[in-house]
Amino acid sequence: MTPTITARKTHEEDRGATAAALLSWYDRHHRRLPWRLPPREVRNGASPDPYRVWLSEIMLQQTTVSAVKPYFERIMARWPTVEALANADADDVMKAWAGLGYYSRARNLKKCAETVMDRHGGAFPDTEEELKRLPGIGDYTAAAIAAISFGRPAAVVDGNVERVIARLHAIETPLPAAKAEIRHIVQRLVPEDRPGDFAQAMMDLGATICTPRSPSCILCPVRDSCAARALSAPERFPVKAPKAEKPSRQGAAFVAVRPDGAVMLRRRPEKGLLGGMSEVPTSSWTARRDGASGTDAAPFPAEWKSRGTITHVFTHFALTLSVYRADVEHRPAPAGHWWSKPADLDGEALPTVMRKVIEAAIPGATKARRTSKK
DNA sequence: AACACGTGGGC
DNA sequence: TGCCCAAGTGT
Repeated sequence: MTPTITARKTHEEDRGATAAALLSWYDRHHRRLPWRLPPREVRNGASPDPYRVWLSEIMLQQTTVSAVKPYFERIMARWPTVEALANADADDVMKAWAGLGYYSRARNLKKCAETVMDRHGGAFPDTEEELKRLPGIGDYTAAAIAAISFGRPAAVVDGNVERVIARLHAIETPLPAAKAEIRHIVQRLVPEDRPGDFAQAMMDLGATICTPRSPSCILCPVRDSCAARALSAPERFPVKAPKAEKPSRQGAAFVAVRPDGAVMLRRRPEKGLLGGMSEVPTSSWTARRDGASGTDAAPFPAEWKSRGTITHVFTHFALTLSVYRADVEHRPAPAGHWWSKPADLDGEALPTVMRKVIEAAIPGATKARRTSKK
């Protein structure tokens, strides 16, 4: 037996052992989640409904499981099928998504459902390539749906998988440059028989054991083949590129209140930050030092009273808004605006930053949409 | 390739 | 408190 053959065989056995250890761990320790089918059922030939898988994967993009759960339940209950969602009112979808963040996901969700109905006869395509052509579905989501719902041996790489692989191989290349290398490693690891369970096993491992800080290596099913553990430095991986500085912006927000408590709202443009969501009138949000606060930008002349400031941190900048309130008589809303009565306010497509503004102006006006942490 | 795009929780 | 992070995608 030549050294070459010996090395190759050992290598393949290692790979198989890694996947097997992970799947065995997953059988015992998998998380039970509303959108998931238990591994045993999957092996008995059941496959999770692609609609549920797709909806959950879109919601889970950059979003925690605990935040997603209640939204997933509500949206599934209201629109149980792609067809129902395709026929939904787009604004109702935005309202249902309000508070979850990354609102382009909600816009694309609706478009994607329509495309599945119009161009795929109401059935999600079953290949990565076709899935990726749908709005809102990128590399990760296409691979996840293909693997989980259709049993395809796709390389599912999310933040969890990146961390697990970077540690397993002690990859020194910083993210995101290391992505291609990680994807290749995962592709070689995927077992033909249980690709969906394998993907979810990797993600569960990353979420519960191989965590960003203080990983529980002692409980890890693949600790013996982990290079980062051998280095006694699991937390050093993945190496990440330094992040850009976060600038500040400021502006003014105007809460007009009628005698019946109704608040004047308007719709933001479809594209860009908080696209398609609702808001109270505001000035433009500009870099600090140019005096964007003050009532110059008020929607109409009135006795605008200061209600202090709120701050809200977005992904790429921190916003400070000076909040003003004016109590006004009944009057028609300006073009493009409407009055929202207290009973309707909670149902509006208001992003969290706007709920903060309204709360500052009218304490108790908005019911917290907090998802109970669990 | 780099940046825009939300929010809330953990430490 | 402030920073990091969470099942990424579109441009």
